[in-house]
Amino acid sequence: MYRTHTCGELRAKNINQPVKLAGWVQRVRDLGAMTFIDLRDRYGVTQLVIDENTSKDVKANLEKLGREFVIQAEGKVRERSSKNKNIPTGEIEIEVAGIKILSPSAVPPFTIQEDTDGGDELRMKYRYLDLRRQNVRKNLELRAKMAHAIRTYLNEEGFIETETPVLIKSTPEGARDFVVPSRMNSGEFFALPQSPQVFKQLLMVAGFDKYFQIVKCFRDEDLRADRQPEFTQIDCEMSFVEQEDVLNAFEGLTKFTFKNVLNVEVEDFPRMPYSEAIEKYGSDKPDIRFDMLISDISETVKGKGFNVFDSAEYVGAICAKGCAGYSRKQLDELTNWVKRPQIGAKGLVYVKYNEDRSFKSSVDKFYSAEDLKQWAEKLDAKPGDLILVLSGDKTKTLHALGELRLEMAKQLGLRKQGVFKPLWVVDFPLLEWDEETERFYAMHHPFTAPKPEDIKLLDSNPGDVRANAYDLVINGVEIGGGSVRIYDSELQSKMFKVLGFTPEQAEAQFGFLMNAFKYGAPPHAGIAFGFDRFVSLFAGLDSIRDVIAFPKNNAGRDVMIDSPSPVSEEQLTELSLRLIEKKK
RNA sequence: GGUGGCGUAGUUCAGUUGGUUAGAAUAUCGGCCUGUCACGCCGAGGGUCGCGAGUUCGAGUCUCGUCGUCACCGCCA
Repeated sequence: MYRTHTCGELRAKNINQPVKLAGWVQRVRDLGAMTFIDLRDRYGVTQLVIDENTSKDVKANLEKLGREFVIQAEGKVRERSSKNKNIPTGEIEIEVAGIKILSPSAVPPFTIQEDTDGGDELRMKYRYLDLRRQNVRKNLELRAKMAHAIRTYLNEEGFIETETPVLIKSTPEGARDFVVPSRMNSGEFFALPQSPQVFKQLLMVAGFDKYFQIVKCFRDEDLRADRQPEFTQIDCEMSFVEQEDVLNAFEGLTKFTFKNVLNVEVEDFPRMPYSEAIEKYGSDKPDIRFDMLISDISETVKGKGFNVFDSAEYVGAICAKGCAGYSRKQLDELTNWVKRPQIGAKGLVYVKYNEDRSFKSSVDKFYSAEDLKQWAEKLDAKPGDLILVLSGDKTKTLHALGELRLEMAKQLGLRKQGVFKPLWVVDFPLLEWDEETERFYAMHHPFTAPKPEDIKLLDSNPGDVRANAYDLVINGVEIGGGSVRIYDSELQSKMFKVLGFTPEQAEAQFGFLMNAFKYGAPPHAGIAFGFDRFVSLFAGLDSIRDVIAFPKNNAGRDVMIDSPSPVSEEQLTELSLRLIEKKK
């Protein structure tokens, strides 16, 4: 037996017990005649003491010890003469009778402690060392705890956990596929699933009724802090349900997870139509921890001779509470901030509603105090507030206002950690027009059902058709999304037609699904949560990398194992592949 | 595909208008130290300033290219 206890469990009640511990050397404090060693494992740190009473053999071993050596120590638990109140094992220490080096360690490239000196790049390369750090491991423990809670809930609700294939078929819709060549079928390829979408629908046709899976999905697109090429979804599908049934089931799951893992009670989730989210928050994933809603003030501001507003399609504003005291410099910085290419506003108009009820704006030349008072009323601004106005193309301006709203909230400390405000965004548009290819694309995916009352618009105004599609948004993060599916092969054919598929193309790509629908498909609907984002939200982190044991970097590389990497000529030949030089 | 930040000791960083031998902290190694727990004190070693080209009498510093990395835009049903 390597150990009788872990390094985190011994307490005063264990005093005088003989124990055996194993772990990593966190630090050696050599005081001359006596030496302290902090021994660390997953569970904590326990102090070992070597002093005048310790045998010579042990002392000889001591000289070889360095940080991160794996050792085994035998001895007796004793009370410390000077206790450490900062750690759970701080009342006791181990009077060492024997030390065995199980495995020596090279000097680690960074210190294994909470406030490590290692940068991101280095820690990623030595991820197995970074994972020894308590704060990193803690994130993965949270992840495991959440997965467990989710499985518990869904099992109790009668969902069947079912695995679906990873080697599937490439389809033209949606994200780029990761592609896998087939040796046995020369010249043909599998694709890795972007999600198990069609399989879960086939499981519904198979009568599984309630399916779920915590499953890896793959998308070959450029990455972000919250996007990895392989990521994990909590994937679900249900039969004989309407949208409300799915929302209620997964609102329940979300509340259960909050309660079980964080012991947080969240209120019932409001439902907000997509159109309202865009108009009031400038985003399809609004952060509703705070208000600062966007107001359309186009009608209020036009016709006073200010050409910028008069010629704009849309003029919108937000009201930043208590910011009337912003300095010229701060306002200039905000102006530059909205003019950055990523935001893309042309400029920023401000109105200070001063404490003495007077107004000071960047457009005083065009608007009287009476005019500005009207703006203030429209925005429900009070003395001391600052009104920020953007104008231009409606879609772009709303987006910019949405970003400005988040930035102001950040400056004002309104995006509070530990406060969770989930909501359902519903009634998404079914289709999205793409300027480049001049065709409609499914906003969610091609199996999403239109709202029954909007089906008649499919031919005349496809862009106005709303879908029975929904997103779960928490604190401005899209946690999950799903839809009611089409289960009628005729409506499905119609969808493919609107999306520009010929019947032959539709048959080749999705024939198996439409075929399946011919044999009695139940009405069904589903949803998928981005598990990595869900965990990072719980952990209070912006990057999902910190909740993944072995993540990829910004460029989609694993810097630890150095992948992707070239393969041999032999492998290529076996797969009937030849490489072509990439043009510079 | 695009925009921007960063790249200097094992590590995290500083390095002035371009100017003598590139610094600090920490880590490492050696010495001293009987109650430390970020131990303390003394000392030592440690640098292709990412790489390449250019400007200059002179480049860590300026310019261009390139590689790496991070953030964002496009993209991600």
